[in-house]
Amino acid sequence: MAKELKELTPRSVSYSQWYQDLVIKADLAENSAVRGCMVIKPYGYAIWEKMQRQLDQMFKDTGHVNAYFPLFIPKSFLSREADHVEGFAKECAVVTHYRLKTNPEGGVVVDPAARLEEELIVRPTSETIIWNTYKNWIQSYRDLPILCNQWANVVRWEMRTRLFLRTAEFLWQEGHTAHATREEAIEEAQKMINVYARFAEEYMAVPVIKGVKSASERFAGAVDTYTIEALMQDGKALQSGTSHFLGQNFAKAFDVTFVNKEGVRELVWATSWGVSTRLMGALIMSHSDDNGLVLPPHLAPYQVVIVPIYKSDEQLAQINEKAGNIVEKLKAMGISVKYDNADNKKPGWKFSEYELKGVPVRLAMGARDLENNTIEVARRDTLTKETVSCDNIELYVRDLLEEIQANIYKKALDYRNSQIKEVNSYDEFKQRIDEGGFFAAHWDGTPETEALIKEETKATIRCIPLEGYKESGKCIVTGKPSAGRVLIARAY
RNA sequence: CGGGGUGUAGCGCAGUUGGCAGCGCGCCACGUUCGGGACGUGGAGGCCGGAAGUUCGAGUCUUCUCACCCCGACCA
Repeated sequence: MAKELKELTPRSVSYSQWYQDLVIKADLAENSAVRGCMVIKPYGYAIWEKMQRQLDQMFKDTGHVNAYFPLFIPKSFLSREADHVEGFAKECAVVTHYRLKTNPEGGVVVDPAARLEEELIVRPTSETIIWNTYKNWIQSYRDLPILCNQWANVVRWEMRTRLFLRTAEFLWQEGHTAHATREEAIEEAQKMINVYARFAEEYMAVPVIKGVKSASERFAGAVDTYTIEALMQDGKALQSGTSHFLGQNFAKAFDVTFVNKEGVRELVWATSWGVSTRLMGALIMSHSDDNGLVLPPHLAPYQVVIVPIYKSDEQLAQINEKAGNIVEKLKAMGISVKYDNADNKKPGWKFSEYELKGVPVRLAMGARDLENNTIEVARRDTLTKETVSCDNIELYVRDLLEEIQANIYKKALDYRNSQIKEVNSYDEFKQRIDEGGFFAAHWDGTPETEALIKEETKATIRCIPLEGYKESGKCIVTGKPSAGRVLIARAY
């Protein structure tokens, strides 16, 4: 009965069921009493906090500061930018009243007398409220650039939700910057997509492709949307972060101008960029297996867990002392470690549990090890075990963590690279789309062709890659000239 | 918004032609165990999603409702 207790649906049976099972069983999140909204549980939140801490540092290292803007946006703000309202109007939560009253028949009802003069929208994103604010902050070129980020929750009333991948409320950060020149704003948008790509690859161990979105996949209100696209184990793409060059669209909508060095009034240039708790989904789906979560050491809440194996209190006391020593040494090196000597669970149970939770390195110490001055080291990524000396174990573990980090990245990268397929005809593309993966193909650049591909294959142009694929050719659908290949895939 | 499903113990579920509301896990107590999810004995735990109806009698039948989940169209 041992392994069945995990009750994880194998990936081969149903990838989406596996994902759901894993999120629940690994204690990352659960569905809440509110439709489409999740509860992020402590273990899942610990991973998010690690992501946040690292990203926040990277934002600060690139000159940004944090601020906070309101949850509510006056309805009129949203309609100032035509494309923007078009993009978000269908999925907004609207606040219409500000008071309840007790119901004579029990409970409470909305007080009809307390209707708001102007409805408030729960932010689906904050461009409008922020640019309305920036108007007051900017008069001169000396006030620029403004490089603000905020960590916040936003609400998009999605019809169908999936834990972390798409929830009605989600956590994210949104950077909103204001610049004096077009060039500077474009540079900022590109800088931030590079920050995201570096974070994904170095911390999440998720390889991503940087690119530009086609017009129809672009953020509502943007001139250009830069994206990082990751590939999940089932061959579907996941947009993992976006950075937008907004041009002067929001400056126009909110009348944000500055006086330049020559004394001439100009519209301000803008960017916005964000990543969300969706990254959790990317992290989970990129590395995990049928035994549970596999976490990259750089983001694992516990990088190491130590499990004592003992038959008597006396033995436990000896192990406690020796393991305690190792814990101190690991902590001194900045490694997060959990020593689990809880006596209400057996070692086998703990092994299975930490495997499910993706702890990168597990150390086990028992009577044999006490005698031999050894310890058993098990790595989550390969599920291999070996017994090593306790001498300098902390150095061994430190190196092993880096090796695991590199290994899971390489594994994900090899897989991703194996799933990029060049296709040169629409027939070939249609035949192979069910295989999954990225298809590198020529496209004539028109929305009509893009819409046709989506209609007929449910695949979308994920991005026009920033690097590589620049040779010219002929569109696989229309045969018209194309300047370079784009990546097409089915996506989450 | 279309299609499918599920609501019974903390969780996962069973409950036959309508007749004492059950099983597994978990939980509590005690003991034996402990190198890959241990076992024994005892124990606690329920408005059967909600409302109305049929009936001597409803978890079960009828009607109405509410909620959630899954698959599609829309999206980070």
